[in-house]
Amino acid sequence: MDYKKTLNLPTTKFSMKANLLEKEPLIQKKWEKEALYEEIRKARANRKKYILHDGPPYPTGELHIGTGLNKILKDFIVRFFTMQGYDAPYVPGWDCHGLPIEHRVMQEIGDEVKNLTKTEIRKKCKKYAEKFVNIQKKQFKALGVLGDWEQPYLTFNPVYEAGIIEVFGKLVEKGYIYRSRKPIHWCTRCHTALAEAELEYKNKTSPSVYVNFKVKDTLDHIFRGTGNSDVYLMIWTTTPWTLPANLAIALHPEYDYTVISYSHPKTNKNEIVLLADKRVDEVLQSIGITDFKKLGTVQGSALEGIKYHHAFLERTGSVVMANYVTLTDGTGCVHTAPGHGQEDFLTGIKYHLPIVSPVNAEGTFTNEAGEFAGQNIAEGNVSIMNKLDAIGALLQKTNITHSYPHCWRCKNPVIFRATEQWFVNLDHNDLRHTVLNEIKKTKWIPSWGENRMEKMVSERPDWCISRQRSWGVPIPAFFCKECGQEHINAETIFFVRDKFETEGADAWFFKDASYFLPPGTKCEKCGNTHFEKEMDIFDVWFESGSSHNSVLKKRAELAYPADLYLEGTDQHRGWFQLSLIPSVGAWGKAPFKSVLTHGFVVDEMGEKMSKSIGNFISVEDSLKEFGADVLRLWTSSMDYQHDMGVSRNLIGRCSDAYRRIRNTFRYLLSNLYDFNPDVNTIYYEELLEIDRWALHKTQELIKHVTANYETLQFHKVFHNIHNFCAVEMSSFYLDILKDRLYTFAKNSQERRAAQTVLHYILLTLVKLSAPIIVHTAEEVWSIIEYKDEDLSSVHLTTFPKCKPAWVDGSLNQNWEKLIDIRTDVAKELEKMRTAKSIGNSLEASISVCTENEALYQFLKNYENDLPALFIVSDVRVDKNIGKNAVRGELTQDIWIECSVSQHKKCARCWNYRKSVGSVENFQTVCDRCADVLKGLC
RNA sequence: GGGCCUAUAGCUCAGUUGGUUUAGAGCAUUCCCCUGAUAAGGGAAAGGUCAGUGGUUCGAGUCCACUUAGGCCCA
Repeated sequence: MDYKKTLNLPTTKFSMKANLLEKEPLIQKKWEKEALYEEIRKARANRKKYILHDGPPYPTGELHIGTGLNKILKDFIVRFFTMQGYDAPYVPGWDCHGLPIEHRVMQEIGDEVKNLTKTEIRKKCKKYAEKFVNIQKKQFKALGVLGDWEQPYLTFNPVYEAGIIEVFGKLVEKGYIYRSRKPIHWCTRCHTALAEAELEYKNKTSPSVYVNFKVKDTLDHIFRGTGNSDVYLMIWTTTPWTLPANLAIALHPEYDYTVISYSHPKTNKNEIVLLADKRVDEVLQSIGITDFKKLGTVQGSALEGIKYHHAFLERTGSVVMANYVTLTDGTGCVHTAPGHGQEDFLTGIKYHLPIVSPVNAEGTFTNEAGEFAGQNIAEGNVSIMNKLDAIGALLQKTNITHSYPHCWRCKNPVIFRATEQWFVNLDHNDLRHTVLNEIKKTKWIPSWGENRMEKMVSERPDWCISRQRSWGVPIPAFFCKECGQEHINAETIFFVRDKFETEGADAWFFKDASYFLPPGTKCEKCGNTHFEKEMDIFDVWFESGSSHNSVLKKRAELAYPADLYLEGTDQHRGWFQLSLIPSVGAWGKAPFKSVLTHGFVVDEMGEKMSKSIGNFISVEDSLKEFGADVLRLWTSSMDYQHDMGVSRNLIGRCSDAYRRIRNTFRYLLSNLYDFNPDVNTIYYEELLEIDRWALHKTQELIKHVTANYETLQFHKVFHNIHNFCAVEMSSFYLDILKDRLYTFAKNSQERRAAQTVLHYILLTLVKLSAPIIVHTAEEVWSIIEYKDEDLSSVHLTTFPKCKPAWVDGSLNQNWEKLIDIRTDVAKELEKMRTAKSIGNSLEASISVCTENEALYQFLKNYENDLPALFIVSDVRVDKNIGKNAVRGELTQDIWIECSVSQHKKCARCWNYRKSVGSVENFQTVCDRCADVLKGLC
């Protein structure tokens, strides 16, 4: 007879194959239809808030896997706090203005750009940004990220723009904003000032020249023996085009400087030059001078104030002191052009030098450059070198390859050029210290973030917030048409804010200045009433840095400051810092209570990911290949504090882990097909001990998982859940349970006890894993027939709480001992299998022997449970150690003897039992099965 | 060149304030079993100079220094 039909075999419609690519979109559609996000908001109304504020990505191009990973991490947090009962709204955002978009649009337009007005360019930029916001939004949603996708924050929304202006107004009101000529990185192709963040350092080949400047008077009073001879100061530069702006030569006050007599390699004239003593040999050698004489040495500080003639202009320069002068290259005499370098500029301020910058926005020399006017920098480089050569001031001309800043968009080398810019003064009103203080008050995860942040802020220069571009929010300043006086104050700025709030910043580009000025505005200098608008726009960082005002403060569901900002570690200098400064400047406090940073995505070899190397992975591709839940599980599996290795191969490995978890769910579901908890639940006290052990382990799981979510250690959550499924469940509890679930009478207390526990574990596990594998958890939830919470989505439920009554440490200790013995038994069974004595472990009969009285009593207590535990047909506990017994490895007081069972195999439960054949009419089954079968008749 | 960070089996992670004879899990690998979770399930085995070197210590994966490789930020 085929007894298979009499068994309670598992059955479920929860498929083994995930089919994520097909199912996930359907589940997402269901959430959208049922307005899950809104439902959660309703359910959590008036609960304590937890605000994770989204850092806005740029809507350009395809999404990098790192960007997807960032959003997934955010989603884990939002979902966990939601399931802990918090009201955790999540408003995603996009950083829609800025050079990256404008640049791409410009590329698309090509030469036509000359015929377009700013308004027309802005329209195209907006269209571009909107397009990619939609593309990216779709992908974020496809990742299963839950949020207010219907109303994200976009930095070009009028309300957002007004919020930026408001922050600026506050900063102006408090005196943090000033305008000044200052050398800044300038891209001559994009016609814009560039922030540090917009620079890329790459190798560039530049001319390398040594140039002599003649000292005005003799130096006999310093260097005895030079008499009436001319003395030259020798400088080295890689930017000859900046020589027209030379105003000083910087020496280090503490280094030694030497005068050398040599024969000029080209003119053959005898000359005397001055340079740093430690540089003499190398410099003269590279120029090709072997024959020279040292005439004397003094410390740099003795040379301060010496005047010299500019090499080719009618100008007198002077020797200045600077600590940044090094002896690693050059001559120790540093060409100083305050209009063309940051350090030069600071030296210029110190010595009250004018800021000369005879180069216009296109990179062409102005009239200030005399005979070179009209030439561009590249041409200027050549003609200046020719000129120097002609007058005998050029000693050497070679090429050098060095690291040089390039524009991050057009990839061309940038220049340093002094222009009028707007700045945030970090030192006014002690702003820097207030910011540093706020950094101290913030919780940084990992903790070294604080140190890093502090260093950056304490060392950073004033923030240049102006850009000469079209795609952004205009700086609301005015200039008197009559006298040019700048007009900027809180009153006019807030007037502009109100205009922007209703009309958007676009209006600035086609409406007259008078429209944005309160009636009756007069120039404070000349009293004139006609103004023109500033046409510079804000640095995009100022826009995203204002999100605390435009989003956190303006949206009713959010709160300021936020509980958490979460971005990659590059944002320490980026969004974190540039949100902190405006927030502290305008409102006196940090916009966040804590900041979490994650590492970067690298490839399998730990190398940086880039499109050119070919190891780039996009969100779209990985979604298509693996599905969201595998990607999410993979995201959870890594410790995000380090860099994270990504490749198809590595993500693929995670699908194995996914399958294990999925099959555990499947097994739990399939064995509950006939279980109704209202009717069939068995009380805790009446459960078998192993069932209570399983509940104990589940309590531990709840405790650990919750603690690890709370401390944002998702990789530990992953290991908790995965190990629970693989170790405690699949390979132990569930395996042992098969006999009880399949062969016992359907409604027997033993089987119902197992089901009671499985049902509880299923509900627990589906909730604990819901923040990570959002779709799979939902699918499981939809199939669970009897839920403990009558809710349409698992994402509306709350986390299970650990039940102290079910925590039983001493029971667990006993079972740990038993599990060790089980492992030893398994080793013996394996030997029998290798010897081909048995196949299925049920073919074996086991004796566990010990001379240890306490252990003997312990085992004797469990004697009836041991066959099930070992999954063998019968177990005898004995004091006498048989001659074939083998000592246990984990439990050394135990000897194990395996033998092939001498009984017959029960045709129904496959156990080898003495009772097989003993029951009348049921000759091929054991007595236990016979009873069950009788019950079925 | 500077600041910050990282380095434990092929992969993902544990490894408490330095302290137990053989550095732990899980996955992947190899071999075996099962065929009543079946494109599943079970068992066993193998796998590590704890990046390297030097130091502190009775004792170092753990503390210190340097080196190497890599990452982020800056110059």
